[in-house]
This record gives sequence, C-alpha cells and structure tokens, in this order.
Amino acid sequence: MEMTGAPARLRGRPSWLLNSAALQATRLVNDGFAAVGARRYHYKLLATLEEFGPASQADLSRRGGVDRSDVVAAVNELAERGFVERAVDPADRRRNIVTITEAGTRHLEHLDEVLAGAQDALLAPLSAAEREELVGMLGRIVEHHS
Amino acid sequence: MEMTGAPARLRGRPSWLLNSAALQATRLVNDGFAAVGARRYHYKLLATLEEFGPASQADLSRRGGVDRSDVVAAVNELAERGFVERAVDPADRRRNIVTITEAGTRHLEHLDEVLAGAQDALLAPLSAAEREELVGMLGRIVEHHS
DNA sequence: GTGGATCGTTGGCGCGACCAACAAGTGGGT
DNA sequence: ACCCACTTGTTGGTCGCGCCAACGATCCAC
Repeated sequence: MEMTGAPARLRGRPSWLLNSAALQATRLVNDGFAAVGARRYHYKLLATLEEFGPASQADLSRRGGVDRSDVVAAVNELAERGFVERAVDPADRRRNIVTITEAGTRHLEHLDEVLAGAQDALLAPLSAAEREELVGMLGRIVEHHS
Repeated sequence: MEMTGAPARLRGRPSWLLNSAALQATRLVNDGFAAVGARRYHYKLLATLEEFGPASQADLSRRGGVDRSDVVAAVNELAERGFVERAVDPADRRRNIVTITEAGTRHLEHLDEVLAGAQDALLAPLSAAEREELVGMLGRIVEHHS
C-alpha cells in the first residue's frame, strides 16, 4: 500500500512534508471553494472585512498580507457578485472604502463551513490532541518567521 | 510586508498555518537554491536518479510525482549544465535514459547542504523532540492522502 | 498488419506570490 | 502658496508550480 515512491532524501525533510501537506490542504480547500465559485483570496478579504470592518484596499493589503494589485482583482470579483461595495473615501479621495454586504456575510459563512469540512478531511488521521499540538507547533513556526 | 494580525478566522486554521509554514519553507529553500541557479524540480530529479539509478523520463515522472512535461524542462536545464545525460534506450527507442553525472552528484550534495540549512532555519523555534513529532504527524497526513 | 498503449515533446491553463511604474491625491516643510 | 515626499488604486507584467490535451514516434499483443 506504499505509494510513497519519493526518494528517501525528500521523504524525511520537514520542508517537503510541509509542502506536500500544504498542497493537499490547498487542493481540499480549493475544490470546496471552486464549487461555489470562490477562491482563497476571496475568503481572506471577506474574513478581514467581517472582523475589522470597512477598510481601504491598502489596509486590506497590509492586514491580509496580500499584494495591493491582487486586492484590486479580488475586490473586483467580489464587488461584481455583490459581496462587497466600493466607495470613495470623502476624507481622502485616493482611498476606496470597501464594505462587506449582507450577501457577502452570508457567503463568508458558507465558505466557513466549506473550510471547516476541509480541515476535517485534511486532519483525518490525527486525534484531537494531536491536532492541537500540530496547530501549536505550526503557529510557533509561522510566528517565528514574521 | 507582514500580516501584523491576520483575521482570527484564519489564524487558527490548520490549512492556513500549513500554507504559511510551507510558504516560509519554500522561501528558505528557493533562496538557497537560487543562489546556485537551481530550483526544486532539479533537486527532485537528481535525488531520484541518485537513489534509483538511471531511468526514463516517464519513470522519473511517476517516481517523483512530476508531470512528464515538467520533467522535460527540468532535464533540459540539468543536461545543459552537465549534471545529467540523455541517451536513447536502444532496447526501446521511445525512451530517453537519463543518467546522473559526477558533476551532478556533486551538485546534489551541495544542494543537500543548502537544504539541510533551510530545515534548521525553518524549525528554529522547535526542540529536537518536537521536530520529530512534527515530522511524524505530517508524514501521517501526507501518507493518508496518497 | 492493425490497434492500442506508451514515450517524449510542445504548448497551454490557473493560481498564488511577487514587482515596477504611473496618475491622482494628500500632507508637511518652508 | 508652493514644492516635495509619500500613499493609493490600478495596470501590466514575471516566475514557479501543479496540471491537462494533443501530437508523432515507437512498441507490443493480437
């Protein structure tokens, strides 16, 4: 039952395991999102808006670690579907204040369910205690490099 | 340049942590590889060749989980720099038997050192015992989805 | 032989993570 | 009041990685 034909040099490397697991996670999440016409950037932006309230695109960029140019595209797509609204900031006419709509909030909740399902599928072979441990260790790694 | 406070919805999600950690790993590895003009596919192919001996491109594709078309490009690049040799299989003229050269072996060893350094930098905040645990859990996840 | 499979190769796709440049707008210093 | 430095949104790229479709050439079973 061993499909792990990968070279031994790779099989034990944390960076390779991390990439493989992340690729699997990405596949699960993307499949779920694609079924409702969404992608990861959409979730990131909607989640940021829902948590911190209306923000300019530059703020969204900084907060979410997304490039300004990529925010433009994602906001375009979200606005096109009515999940978000763009309005020029009267106090600073360079800025677009982006606001999540009710439909956007509902969409976000839907994406949350999809995402939760993906986590379960991803971590299936791990116990609840192990999942916590994994999250803790990954969190420390991520925080350390920031 | 950094997300000083990603949304809580994301911060705790295994899939997001996995992607963030993997991105960091990728950055570390790529930076090291780029310094010697290599990329990840190169290492994968060279490691496979060194461990299992000469193989056709289709074999390399299957063994390394790399698409046939991507093997073509990587073998081109490796052959151009003398790390690998292509020869038509006389027993089956469809096949190219790819062989690692001595220069290729040396290159691989160099890449191994680079890679080892990247692992250390990546896992800096984790103890030796924790690293083993992490590798174990990730391994189970990867194996489960294969 | 003929048909079906396999091999290398070309060319393409989409996503995510970037970067450079620009016009419009803002604010501080003088 | 003016200029300069900076920010913001936007356009238009680059690169790597993971894929997929199709083609001519070759091989193998029948």
